[in-house]
Amino acid sequence: MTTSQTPPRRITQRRIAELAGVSQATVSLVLNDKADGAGRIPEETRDRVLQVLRETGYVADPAARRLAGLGNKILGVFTYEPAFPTESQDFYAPLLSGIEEAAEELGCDLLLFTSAPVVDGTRRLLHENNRLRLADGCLLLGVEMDPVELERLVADGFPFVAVGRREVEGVPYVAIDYAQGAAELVGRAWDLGHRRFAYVHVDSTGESVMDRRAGVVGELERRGGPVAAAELLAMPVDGADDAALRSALDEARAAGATVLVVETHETAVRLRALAAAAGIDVPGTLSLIVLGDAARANGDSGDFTRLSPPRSALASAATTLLARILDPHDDVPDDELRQTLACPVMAGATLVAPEDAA
Amino acid sequence: MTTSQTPPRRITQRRIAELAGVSQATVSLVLNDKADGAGRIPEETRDRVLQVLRETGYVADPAARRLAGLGNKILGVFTYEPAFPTESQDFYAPLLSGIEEAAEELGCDLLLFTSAPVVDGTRRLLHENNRLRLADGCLLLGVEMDPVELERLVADGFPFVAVGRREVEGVPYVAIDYAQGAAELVGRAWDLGHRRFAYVHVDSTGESVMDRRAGVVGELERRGGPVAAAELLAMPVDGADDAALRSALDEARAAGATVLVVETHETAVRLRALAAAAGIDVPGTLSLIVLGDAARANGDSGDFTRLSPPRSALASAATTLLARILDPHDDVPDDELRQTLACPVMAGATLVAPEDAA
DNA sequence: CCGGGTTGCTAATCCGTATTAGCATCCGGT
DNA sequence: ACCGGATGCTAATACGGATTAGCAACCCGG
Repeated sequence: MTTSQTPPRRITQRRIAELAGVSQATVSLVLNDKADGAGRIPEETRDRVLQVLRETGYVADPAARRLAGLGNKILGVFTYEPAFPTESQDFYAPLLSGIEEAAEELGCDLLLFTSAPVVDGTRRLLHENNRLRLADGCLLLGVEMDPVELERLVADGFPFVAVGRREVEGVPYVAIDYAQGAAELVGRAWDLGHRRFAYVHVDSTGESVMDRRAGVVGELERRGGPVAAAELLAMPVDGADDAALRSALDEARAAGATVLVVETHETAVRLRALAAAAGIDVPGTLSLIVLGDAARANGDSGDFTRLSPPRSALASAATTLLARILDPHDDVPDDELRQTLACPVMAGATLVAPEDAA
Repeated sequence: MTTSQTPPRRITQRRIAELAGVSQATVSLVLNDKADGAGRIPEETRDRVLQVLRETGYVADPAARRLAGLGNKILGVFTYEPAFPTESQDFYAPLLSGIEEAAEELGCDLLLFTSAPVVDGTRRLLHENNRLRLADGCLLLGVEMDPVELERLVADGFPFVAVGRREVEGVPYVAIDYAQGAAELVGRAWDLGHRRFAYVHVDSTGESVMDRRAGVVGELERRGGPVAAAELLAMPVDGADDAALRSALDEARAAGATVLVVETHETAVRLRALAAAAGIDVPGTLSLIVLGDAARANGDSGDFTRLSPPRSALASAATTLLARILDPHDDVPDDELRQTLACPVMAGATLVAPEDAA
C-alpha cells in the first residue's frame, strides 16, 4: 500500500497520452505535425492533446530524440590546443565569440568538448567516451589538427567544419587567406625599398603557418626573383626565450636585414623591447611587420604594421557553413564546402623605408 | 544479392558482440566492469571483448547512455543576459573562463544554451525543445534570474547551481560577498573624512545589486548612524545617457557630496570624463569609488578605487560545486550548497581625503 | 547418482521518441 | 446488402546501451 512512493517522474509523451486519452503515437504525431498520409489527426483530438501539452509544460527529451535519429540543433566545438592557458585565450576568444553569435542566430546550442584528454601535447577528440555524437556536427579549431582524426571523421561521415585551411582530403573548412595577406605586407615593404628580409617564424607544419610562409617567400620571388627569395633569412625562433631572440636580432642585423617579418604579436612586442634595449631604432633603422594579430583589440596593440585576420567573421562563417551542411533541405555545392576570407592589412607605424634607400 | 548495400553503420555494442561471439549484454558488462554478483565475466572472455573493442575503436553513444539513465559528464551553462553584445562580453568572459578551466579539470564537457529565446527582455531557459536534459546539471549566470524558472527547476529536482546569490528557496549558489566589499570601500572613504555620499546605481532588483546597496547603506549606518545613511544621495542613473549623468553629477555636487559611489566601471569612466569636462578635479575635489570591476584586466582600467570581485574563481567554484552535487558518492552537506567568496578591494587612485577635511 | 551451489552467460526489458503497418469504423455508391 | 475507399487511430518496432532474472553447465559433497 506504499503508493506514497510516487517519484514525480518527468513528464513524457506516454503520460500526456494517458491524460488526453490517446496513444503515445498520437501525441508524437501531434507534436510533429504529421498531417499527411498515415496518421491524420482531426482538429478535435489535436486540440485536446495540445491542451494537455500546454498544461503540463511538456518538453521532449533530447536524448530520446537523438536516439530516434533526429537532430538536436547542437553544434560541437573542439579546440586542439587547450583553450585556457591565458596565452591561447587571446587566440580563441574572438573565435568563440563569432561561433556563439552565429549559433545564437541559428538557434543552436553549443557543446564544448572541454573534457578531451591531452596526449602527446595535443588534445584528442576521438577518445573513449567522447560525447561527439550528441552534437549534430562539429567545429574544429586549432593551429594544428591531427590528420588521422580528420580522416576518421571524414570516413565516418560525421559532419564537421574546420576553422582554418586543412589539406586532408574531403575536409570542409573556412580559412583566412594568409598567403595573400602576407604577400601584401611583404610587397609593401618591397615597395618602400626593403630588399633584405628576416623571417622570425614558429616551427610548425600547421597549414596557416605554411600559408604565411608561402606568402612571404612567394612575394619575394615574384618581386625579386629566386635570388631575393633565397636571401630571406629564416629564423624559427618565434616563442623562444629572450636570449635566443636577442641573438636572432643580432644575426638579422649582421646579415643586413632592414625589416623583420614576425609571426606572432607577442614576439614582435618582445623583439621591439630587445631592439630598444640594444639601441636599435624601430622602425627607423629596422622595420617590423607582423603576420599575427594583436593579442587584444585595445591596450598594448603596439600599432604594428600587421595583418588583421577577421577571426570572428571566420568562426561565424564556419558555423553558418556547418549549419548549412546539417540542413537536409540545403544541398551545399562542393565548391562552397571550402571557403576563404581575405586578410586585410593594418597600416600601423612600424614599417618605413629603409635607411639606405636613398 | 545487392549485399553491396552495406551502409557503414556506426559501430554498436551489438556489432562488437557479433565480432567477439558473445551477447550485447556481455559487452555492456565488460565495458562497465561489473565484476559482482550477476554477470561475472572470466578473464578470457573479457580479453576477447576488449580486444575487439580496441580494434574497432568503439565509442558509446551518449544519447543512449543518457536514455538508459546514466550521466554523461556534461554541464549545461545558461546566461540570462545574451552573452554577446560586446557590453556583456566583458562581464561573462572571466566567468566562462573559470567554468571552462574547472570543467577541463573535472573532465566534463560544457553545453552552452545559446539557443534560448528572448522573451520580455530576458532569455528563457525552459522553452519548448530546450536541451536542458542532455546535461547532467546546469550552471546559471546572470544579474537577474527568473524566480519562476528557478522554482520550477527546484521542483523538478533538476541539479543546478546559480552563480551569484539567489533568494529563491532551495537554490544552491556560489556568491561574492558584495555587501562586505561595498562596506569596506565605503568605510575607507569614511575613514578619510568623507561624510556625504552620492550613490550612482543601476535600477535593478538583482540580488547582487541589492547586496551592494545593502553594504553601502549598512556601513554608513554603522559609522554615522541613521542620519548618515539617510543623507546618502541615491541616483539610479547608472547606464543613462550623458545628459542624465551630467545632471546627476551637478546634483551630487550641489548636495555637497564629496564622493561618488558608482555601480559600474563603464559609468565611472564616463563620469570621470564628464567631471573633467566640467572642470571638477577627480579625485581632488570629488572622489570616485567603483563597485563594479574593471571591464578589462589591462588597458583602460582607469585605476579606480574599486572592488575586484573574483569572477573567475567564483565561476570555477560554482562548477566544482555542481560537479559535487552530481557525484552520487559525494553527499554534499546542506551548508555547503551555498557558498560565499570574499570580495577584495583595489586601492586605486580615485579616493583621497575630501578638501574640507582640514 | 542426486541435490545444491557456483560460474558464465543470455534473453528480455526499460529508457522516451519517431515511424510505419495495419485495424476498425464510417461513408457513399450500386 | 455489400464493397471500396477514406478516416482516425493504435500496436509494434527501432534506436543503443544498462540491468536483471534466470537458464545451463559444471563442481562438490554425501
